Amino acid sequence: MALPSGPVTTSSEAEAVLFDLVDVYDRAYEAAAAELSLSPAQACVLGRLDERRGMGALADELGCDASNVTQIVARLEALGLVTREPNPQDRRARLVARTPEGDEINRRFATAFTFARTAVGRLSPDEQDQLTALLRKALG
Amino acid sequence: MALPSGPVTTSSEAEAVLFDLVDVYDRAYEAAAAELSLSPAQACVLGRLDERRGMGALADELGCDASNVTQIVARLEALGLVTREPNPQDRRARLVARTPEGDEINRRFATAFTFARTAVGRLSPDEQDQLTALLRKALG
DNA sequence: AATGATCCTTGATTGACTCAAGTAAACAGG
DNA sequence: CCTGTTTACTTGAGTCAATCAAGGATCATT
Repeated sequence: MALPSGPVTTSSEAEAVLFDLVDVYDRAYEAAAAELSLSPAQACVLGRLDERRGMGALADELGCDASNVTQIVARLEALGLVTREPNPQDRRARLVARTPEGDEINRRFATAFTFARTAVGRLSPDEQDQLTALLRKALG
Repeated sequence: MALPSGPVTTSSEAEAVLFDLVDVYDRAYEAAAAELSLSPAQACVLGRLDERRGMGALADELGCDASNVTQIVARLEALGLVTREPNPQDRRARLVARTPEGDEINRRFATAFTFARTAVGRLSPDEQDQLTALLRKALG
């Protein structure tokens, strides 16, 4: 998403700040991906391949259609960032894994996406704990 | 974006909760839009038309290309949710405004998008202030 | 008037996303 | 074993968001 999620008129300040946070986070994520010529979706999938896994597992985790994953992985494969190996245990299934190039790009993405790190870093350890607790509570 | 923004391996718990928040927020926004058969982008634009404004102003605010706004507004217009009136002061420009139907849909969207409201509502007023202060500090 | 900037649209392209179908292999039950 | 069903994934068609390049119209300046 490039366009921001909100605001419908926010009633409280906390809501407004929440919206700001989401907006800035999303934009930073997108920008970091763009630095590596990846789409956000590609960066997302690449980041979830610390261990090799099947297409279905990815789709479940991402909460999207399997055919969507097929496409994104196909593009990552074309870029040489992942491989789709046959699964010896189940010949219907494919195991997706990052290539060394994929590892490198993923590492660089993690470096480029500084937003969360920076934001949290502006807080003292105590404040970080408070924030964690508050957000956990807010998330229900 | 339907796919989540993250996680690249999060180093701190605060970062992980931040990611969760963004993910849940984005999904809730998308779901609320979907309830009204709107795309997130359409809901976003509709929500920013409390006052009529020009296409360029929208594009600036949304941080995207003017031609992107043209498309989204065209679809909203086709749905009867906005109008594109000529600007009497400047005949190059168009003034986009919500129709009464647009107002109604926007109101319903605001009702359907409960996430931020609910999340903040789980906190006491004091906690809401703390959260606001912490997020402001984290945003820098 | 002529020039140049501004506002917006059009057209072309890419990618994400979804749904409906389809293939192939695993996995029953008889 | 077959046979029918489920599972894992791919393909194809279609929509929408997004960006870029190019163009038309209007404004603004000189």
